[in-house]
Amino acid sequence: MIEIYLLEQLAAVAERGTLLKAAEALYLSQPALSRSMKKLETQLGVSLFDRDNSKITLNKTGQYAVEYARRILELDREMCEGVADFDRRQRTVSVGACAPFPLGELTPVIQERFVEMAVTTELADDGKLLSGLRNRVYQLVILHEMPEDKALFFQHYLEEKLFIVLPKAHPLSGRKSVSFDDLRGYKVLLGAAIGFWMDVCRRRLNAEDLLIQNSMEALNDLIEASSLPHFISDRIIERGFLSPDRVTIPIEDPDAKTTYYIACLNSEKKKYGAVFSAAREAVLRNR
Amino acid sequence: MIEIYLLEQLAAVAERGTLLKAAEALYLSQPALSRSMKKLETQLGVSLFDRDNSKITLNKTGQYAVEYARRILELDREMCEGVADFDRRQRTVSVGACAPFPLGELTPVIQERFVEMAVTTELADDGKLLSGLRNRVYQLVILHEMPEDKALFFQHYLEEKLFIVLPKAHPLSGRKSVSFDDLRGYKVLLGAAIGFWMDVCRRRLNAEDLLIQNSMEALNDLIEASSLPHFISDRIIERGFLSPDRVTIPIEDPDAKTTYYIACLNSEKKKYGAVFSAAREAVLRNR
DNA sequence: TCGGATTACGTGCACCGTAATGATC
DNA sequence: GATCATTACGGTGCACGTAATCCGA
Repeated sequence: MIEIYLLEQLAAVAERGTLLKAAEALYLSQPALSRSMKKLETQLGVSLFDRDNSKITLNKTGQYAVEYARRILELDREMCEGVADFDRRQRTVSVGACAPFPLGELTPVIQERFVEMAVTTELADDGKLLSGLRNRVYQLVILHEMPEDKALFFQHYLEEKLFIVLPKAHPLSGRKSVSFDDLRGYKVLLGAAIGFWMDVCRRRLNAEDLLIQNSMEALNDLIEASSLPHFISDRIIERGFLSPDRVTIPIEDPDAKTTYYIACLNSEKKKYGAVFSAAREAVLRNR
Repeated sequence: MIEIYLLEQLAAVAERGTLLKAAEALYLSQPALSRSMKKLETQLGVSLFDRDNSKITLNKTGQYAVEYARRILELDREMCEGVADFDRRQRTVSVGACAPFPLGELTPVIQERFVEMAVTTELADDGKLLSGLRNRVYQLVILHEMPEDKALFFQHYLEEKLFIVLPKAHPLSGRKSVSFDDLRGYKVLLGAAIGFWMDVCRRRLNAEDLLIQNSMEALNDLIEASSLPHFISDRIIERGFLSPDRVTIPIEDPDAKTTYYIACLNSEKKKYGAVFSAAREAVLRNR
């Protein structure tokens, strides 16, 4: 068998043209390279170079061998990275979600069950979540629609309902409830990382009225400092996030209410089943 | 970079299940293998085995690594054989022909021009010859029809004409010429290695009348010992192979006369051009 | 007690570098 | 006298083997 180091040296010689240049690149002496190339030739039982006593050049067979060498080296490199990557993936649970709230709820539940593992989380749309699940990019996903794929195991997770927070002086502040159509024409503050809610807002409101903030801090500062409306959900309200000098009004459209589902591959149901039930229990406990 | 010997050892461990068995198979001590596997793990930066203090088993990552190892080893093996094979092909000229006579003529011409190379010859039908030329199985071929492929370079080589040799007592022995139809019903001796002539005989004569001899000696012995008809060609007659106590009669069908062409790839015209003209010259000189 | 893995230690070979030589421009 | 390959010789790292230890059936 031909060892990798010989192939590396061959590839270097092929790339640099001379033993000297290749030796420099490999931090090796010319004699060492010279010997290696000879060794390679004896091991393969062929001559790879035309030797002109002061110049070696790859012959046809040599060029052919270099192609193999490159392929083997590439595969070897790929192995080093691939195995490390695989190992890392073995030790991480990737969770994708269509919205931040249920993701925030689920993460600690997972971390609790898989103490020794890393948990990575990501927001994405339902299409990417589903394909990611199939490609093993995600092990668990949170969707806002029931998946129809028979290869997936899923479970109802929780509901979330959207409210609008208005200053008391706002024209709509007296209403028992409002619709997205009522809100049209009013500027509204919202964060960028709100998952599929962004699609709802874009669909139901005017694009130019959406004051999207990339950072959570900027958003909170603006909410504090301005009298602009912003959204909030029942789940956040339950946590006690209510400002006393504003009114919080439910949004009546069906769009403003959603149901989340947790899903994983059927084949991994056994592994993540405990997470599913623990997640449900956590929801009930936190009420 | 991971060296091949480590991958070989990994593959052996994967195959045999224990270090001990693998070590025996590799003619190596267990400690050596134990160290190698540890080394592999440190080099890859992952653990490949579950160590149960008295038993090691590949973990998921280990199994994944083994897949890579097998692929790399396979490629390495393939290189060893592939390069040697390529080298051999560099040093051989393969000639395919549809008939033995022109092949016998051409071979010495090639050998003369490519002294340091091996010449291998083979009989095959025109279809195989043409595909073999494209696949580099043959460098030169002798056809009995003009090739239409534009990627091929070809040249008229020589003609060959078939005669029938009959004992003087044969009913047809008085004829100036005969046709295949005249010969139908008479047994006839012929060699197996006559290329496309065999197709002609099968097409124009009855299968049960063809007494095909695999060895040239058997054929000659039978010709000597029997009074059965056999074929001969003008080219052989020119060489003086005529038996005094038999009559040699030309076969009048167009099928009994053929024209041979030498062909090679256009891209190798330069390399074999000299062979083409030398072959023609040799034909003229031998008249 | 045996099968199987690991640790400890000494050894030899294979690969390396330095120096010298050869060859070509 | 550059540039580049090869030969000769001496050094060393590292992969190996032997011996000893540990652990579980």
